[in-house]
Amino acid sequence: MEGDEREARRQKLAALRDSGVNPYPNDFQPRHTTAEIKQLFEGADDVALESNTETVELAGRIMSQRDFGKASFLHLMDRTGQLQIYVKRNVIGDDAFGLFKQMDRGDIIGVSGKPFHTKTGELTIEANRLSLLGKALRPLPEKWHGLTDVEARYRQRYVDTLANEEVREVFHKRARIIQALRRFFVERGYFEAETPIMQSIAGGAAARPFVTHHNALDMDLYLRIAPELYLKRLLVGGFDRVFEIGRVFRNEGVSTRHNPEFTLLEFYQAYATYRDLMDLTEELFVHLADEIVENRVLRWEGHEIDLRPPWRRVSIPELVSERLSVPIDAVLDLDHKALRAAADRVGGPLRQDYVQKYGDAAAGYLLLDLFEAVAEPELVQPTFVERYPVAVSPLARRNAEHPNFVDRFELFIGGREMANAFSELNDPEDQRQRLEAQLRHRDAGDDEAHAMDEDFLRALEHGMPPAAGEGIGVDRLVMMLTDSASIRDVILFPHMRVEKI
RNA sequence: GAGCCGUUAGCUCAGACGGUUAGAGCAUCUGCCUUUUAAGCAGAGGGUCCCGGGUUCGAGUCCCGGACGGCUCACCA
Repeated sequence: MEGDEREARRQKLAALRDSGVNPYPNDFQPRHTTAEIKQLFEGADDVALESNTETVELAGRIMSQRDFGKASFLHLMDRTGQLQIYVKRNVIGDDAFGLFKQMDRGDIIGVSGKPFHTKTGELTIEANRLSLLGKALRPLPEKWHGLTDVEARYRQRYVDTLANEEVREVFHKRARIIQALRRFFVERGYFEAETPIMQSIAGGAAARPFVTHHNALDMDLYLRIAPELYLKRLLVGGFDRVFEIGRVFRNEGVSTRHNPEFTLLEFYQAYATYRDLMDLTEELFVHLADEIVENRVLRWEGHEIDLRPPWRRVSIPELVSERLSVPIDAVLDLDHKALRAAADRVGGPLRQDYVQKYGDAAAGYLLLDLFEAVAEPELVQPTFVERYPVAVSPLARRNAEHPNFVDRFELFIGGREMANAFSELNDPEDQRQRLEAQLRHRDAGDDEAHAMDEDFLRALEHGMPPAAGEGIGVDRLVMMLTDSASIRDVILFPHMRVEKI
């Protein structure tokens, strides 16, 4: 048994076709958007509208309808908003009104007519011609509650964005954020690059990749987990400032903070250090807040986030030493026994055997996990966390003073990692040793350890300028700037299991 | 991957203890209605109660299994 509504609409469609009307023509060109019409006439007084002889022509979807038998009000939505249309039988004629009766909420129509104000003062177009441009066979969701079922909203985003204006606004903001990012870097002399998404070695991050296959070449390829190694090749190649905004893919779990494919911004600047990037990052976030939210203090998930610089800068050894009462020297020496004792006090997953998994690099991994367990969730206000263990940062420059650590920071806002940056390692021999260490971790069972990339090492041997680089998760940035709780609310078509339709 | 919660008309939601024929609003259909805006009035139709088993005289409701979703955790350096 079919749904009543679809059957009724199919019958109207058939009736239209029978009477020689094409229900899906493409012969109407709107000359105005609803926003343009409002701008032209909203302030005009009734006398001026009365003497106005110009007709406007607009097109859009019928979002609501109030029917009076021989007249009808409806709201038409186009890309710029909604405008009320008034249809009167004695104006458009009996035949046209008969066709109009076959139209429904959800249909796409073209209208030409004259603006006027209703009794309640709403700018309205009195239609003198009206044509169907696309018959909808399925009904729109309820006008009052819209579409709230989250599964339906994600799977049928086209209905979500039709029915829910706030959702459209979030994605408009997302587009503006990406445009602002691009402008920010282009204005500062960065070259915008497009590097391979299909890679034969998935490097630049610690993550498991998706695998695909090239038939003609009969070779497996990976979807990239980061553009890093290609952007650094461009530093070697003479592009001193380079950035890329693009999709990366990580074969991991799905959550409110993780989508298997997400958008990453990476940028690299020669002759700069990670410290320079702290300043640049503050500048960038303030710029985005000004442009998108028009306020440097944001609401995000009930927190007030104060983006006004300077932001707090702390180091991992400091935080862990303080929270877990481990002497700072023991932390800086990566004293495995002291860190192990602290980890046992914290308990939970930290009880696992790091030595078996990471060998002599165990203390570095353990320290990072300690930091994440005790300090990360508390970092609500923007905080630069620096001084990462060298073992967990195979592509970062060693700190001159503390060679167990690298010149790296991560930015945390709202308890989430928002950015990751470091001074780049440009010593090809050190880089080779670090990647070899990663291979040992891989052999020991760490399937997220970094892969060897001989061409990348060859590039470094040509000489890479000293540089600093940073990656920013664009989806999380959009979440923050739109006060969204789930990454699925800022990705148009988030990943879902297959649905039986 | 684990725990908790959810899935009832196109949409938004009710359905005590297991008890006749599963309800409401919007939407749809019919009639009336030419300044309404959650238009109004009168009437009508619309259900694989997510799927499959089971218990029971009887299951939307209880039990088991599964699908999909949400949240939390794990994973995500």
